[in-house]
Amino acid sequence: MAIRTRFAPSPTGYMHIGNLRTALYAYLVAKKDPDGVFILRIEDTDQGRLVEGATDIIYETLKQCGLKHDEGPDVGGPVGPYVQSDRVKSGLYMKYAKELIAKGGAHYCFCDEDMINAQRELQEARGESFKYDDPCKKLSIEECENRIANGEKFVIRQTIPETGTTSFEDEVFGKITVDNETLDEQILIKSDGFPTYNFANVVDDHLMGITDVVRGMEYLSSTPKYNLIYDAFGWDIPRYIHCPPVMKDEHHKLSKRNGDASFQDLVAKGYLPGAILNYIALLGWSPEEDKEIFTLDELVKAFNVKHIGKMGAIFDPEKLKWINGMWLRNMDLDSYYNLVKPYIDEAVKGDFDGKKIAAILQQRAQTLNEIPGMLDFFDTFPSYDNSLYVNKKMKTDEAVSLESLKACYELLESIDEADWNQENLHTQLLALPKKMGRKNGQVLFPLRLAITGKQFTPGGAIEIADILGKKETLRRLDLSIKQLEK
RNA sequence: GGCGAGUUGGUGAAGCGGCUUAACACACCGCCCUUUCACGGCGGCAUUCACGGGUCCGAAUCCCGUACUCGUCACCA
Repeated sequence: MAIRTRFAPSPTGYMHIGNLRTALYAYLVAKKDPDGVFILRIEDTDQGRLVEGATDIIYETLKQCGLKHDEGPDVGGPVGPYVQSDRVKSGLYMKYAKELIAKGGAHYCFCDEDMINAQRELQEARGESFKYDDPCKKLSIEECENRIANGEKFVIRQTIPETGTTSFEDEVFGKITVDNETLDEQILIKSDGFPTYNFANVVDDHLMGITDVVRGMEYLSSTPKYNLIYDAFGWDIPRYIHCPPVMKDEHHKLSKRNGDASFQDLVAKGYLPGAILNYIALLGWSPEEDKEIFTLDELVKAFNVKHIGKMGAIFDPEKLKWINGMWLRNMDLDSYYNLVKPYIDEAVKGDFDGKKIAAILQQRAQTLNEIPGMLDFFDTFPSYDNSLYVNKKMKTDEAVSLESLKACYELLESIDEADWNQENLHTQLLALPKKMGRKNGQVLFPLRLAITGKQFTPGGAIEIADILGKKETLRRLDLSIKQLEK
């Protein structure tokens, strides 16, 4: 049987990293099977938490990431509708809830909240954990139906066996067993007629033929309750893959409330969707081969549920940066230029060859957003301090630098505008230190500084002189020599 | 508090009873290369796997206990 997985977010705002990783894993589990199907289902049964536009963010994010769903609200499919509120309209959950009542897996409850809260406070005051002992369990179905016919408000609760244990096998955590008496009789259908997540989820997963349930491990403790529902219906229990959380630090999950980065924040900060996906795949999962840079397709091939870890993984922006840098460097120059052109244009208004700038940038920039700041010296020649010429490693000081710069000026001035290209500059400039009896660094390091005014630049003196052009290079060089002579 | 789960360097992690004097990667620190930074190359960075017992010829790996962390106990998902 082909594997079917689903990503079932509730549209409550932005897509956070932990969620996205769950979607990724669900996708990978499905696509590992050539016939596997990845489904998007929107869980909007909590009408109070709906956020405008949230579903669009979900579609957009999945699209940017290449996590293409085979079935979903926007693309349709054989087991729709794919939005839970649409499913509610068909009366489907109520129908199944009644069936469950008939099978003994659930019961009507007419208790009001005050009563329940009173009981809760009592139990908590006694230091016990709260477990609602529902008097309505004793009511006969006929009596319940009469009361409902009379317009009484009701909910439907799950009926849990008082004794025994329930176990299940999780692909990540192994076998888990709990005593039934610790399970509470959760509400399945709310008084507004909507199903709770707990119920809708089970019914939908079954109706949609989900074979592998991939979700966060916060559901680990409620899974036995879901299994009791599957059993009461006589349905097959899916395979479970509970994923540990993505953490901000040792104690806190990444969360929207703390203002932690969402997928779109990261994209806005200059990270590539593919690199983000690559990185989060590695948070909680490790490949068998000794490799860390993966495209989505490569992840599909390499992915293996057995290598999902059990511990929450701390999100490390540094490593993301490194991976993003690797992605950037792995691009061919044309695509790279295409990608970074807007960032170059933002910083460089002057008439310089953007593609040459891209070429020197590619080996250095790790994120797109740091690009403009790296290029500011092209348009405006910054003021800088002569002390920068003193560099122990390069064996330079102000005197050596001045001598070098003068020699450079003389040489560069003699080069014809038509011969001003990187190759020629390279041959000519590299001959200079030899002639002067200096090390390359003693000549080229001051030169780079003299024409950029910056300690660090993308690219060396030759590449930058080439891009700046003869006129501008000589102008800056002249200014720097004068500054040094003072 | 009950129940469930987890605990290998600053971080992600490999490891599944002997091949581990604990891979690999990020970060960090040296060195080399080099026209700077970066890239690339080389080396350093856990005598030790939360702690305490036990099993075993042998344990990070199995068992028990303790500690700590997380999750859950909603008409939220």
